[in-house]
Amino acid sequence: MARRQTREHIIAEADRLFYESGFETTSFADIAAAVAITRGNFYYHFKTKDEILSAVIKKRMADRLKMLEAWETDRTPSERIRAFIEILITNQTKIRAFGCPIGTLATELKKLNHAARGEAVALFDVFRDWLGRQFFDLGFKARSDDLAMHVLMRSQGVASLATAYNDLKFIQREVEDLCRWLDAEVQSLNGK
Amino acid sequence: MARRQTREHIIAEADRLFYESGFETTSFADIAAAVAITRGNFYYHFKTKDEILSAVIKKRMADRLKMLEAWETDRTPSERIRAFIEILITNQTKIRAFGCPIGTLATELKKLNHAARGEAVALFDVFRDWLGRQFFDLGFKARSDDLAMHVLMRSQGVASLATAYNDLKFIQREVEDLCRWLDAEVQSLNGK
DNA sequence: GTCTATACAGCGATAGAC
DNA sequence: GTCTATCGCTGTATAGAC
Repeated sequence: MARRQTREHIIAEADRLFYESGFETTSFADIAAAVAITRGNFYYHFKTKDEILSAVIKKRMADRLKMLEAWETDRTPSERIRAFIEILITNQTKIRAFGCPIGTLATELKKLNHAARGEAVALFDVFRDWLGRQFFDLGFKARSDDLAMHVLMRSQGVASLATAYNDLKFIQREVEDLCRWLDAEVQSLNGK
Repeated sequence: MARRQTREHIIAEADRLFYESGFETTSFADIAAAVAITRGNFYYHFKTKDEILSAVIKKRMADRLKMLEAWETDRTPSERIRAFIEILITNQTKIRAFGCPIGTLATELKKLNHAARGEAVALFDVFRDWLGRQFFDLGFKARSDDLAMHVLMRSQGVASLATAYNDLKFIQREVEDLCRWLDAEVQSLNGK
């Protein structure tokens, strides 16, 4: 297989395994088995485990930016925020099983005191900045970052409890509640 | 040292290390070093790592129940809920460094597919049931569990982002917002 | 670019002396 | 009740054949 393909295959499987089992738990052998190559070959592509981690974080960042970019056309800012909230529904099966890929990684790296913990937070920033821009465009000039953090906070909270209780109805209820909150905020802004 | 004392010392140090570094990362050697005993002696008290985990979860459960019981005297239900919300302020230093002890453990055990993952969720149930009882006593008969889950969800979300961003102002802002939400809910109930 | 072989540290766990 | 010694396994990582 070509160098590029094998490398991307490794990153994709590592991404999945880090999400489903955690970064520390996942061994080189696990990833090599998933890619169906030997451990020896593995080291041709990545010298250390931290190198794979960095590559996985970079891939996650690129994936999210691509998703957000796809929402830029034919959508109003509040429709975009709603699309973000509804990720909780779209990805509910995986979230109930493994939580939020970004939140759980950031927490794990923080506890490990891992050098890449800052890169994991940069993943949060992708959504924080994007959400902040949507709120800004809606007219919440001064409060745009606070509101972005609030939406991010609630999606993290829903993911956390959805994982613990594996409860779809809970997710649906909280998504509806968050959308109602959004409508009320927008209305109270325009009512002024 | 007496058997009982050493055992409780081990549980206390394991509790701290599991919280600060995670369950999997913490080795027998780490705990033994913290307690200042040898690994060999360690096994006199606990035969397997899962035994320590169970003991730690039991201790956490007892600690939380004791805290909630102390709030039972001289407090109205809404004052009790407020006391729960303000844990985020009281424990802000540790939460910013390591997240919520219950949420992060539940998430980790779920990813490890660990046999004790259900016991970790039982820790959530302590707060869920207790919050539900407070809301029920306030008069939210049918919605009491939903509201308990909502408060739990938001405290999880705040803890998650507070850990990522190490941001005290964010915690204070969201605690105030959650208290305002509580007041509004109580008022709209009594207004009916 | 992929493989085998191997080094070495640390893990959970056990046996037995004191 | 605490210790030393040791086992078997798995982890990351390296060297070198093909």
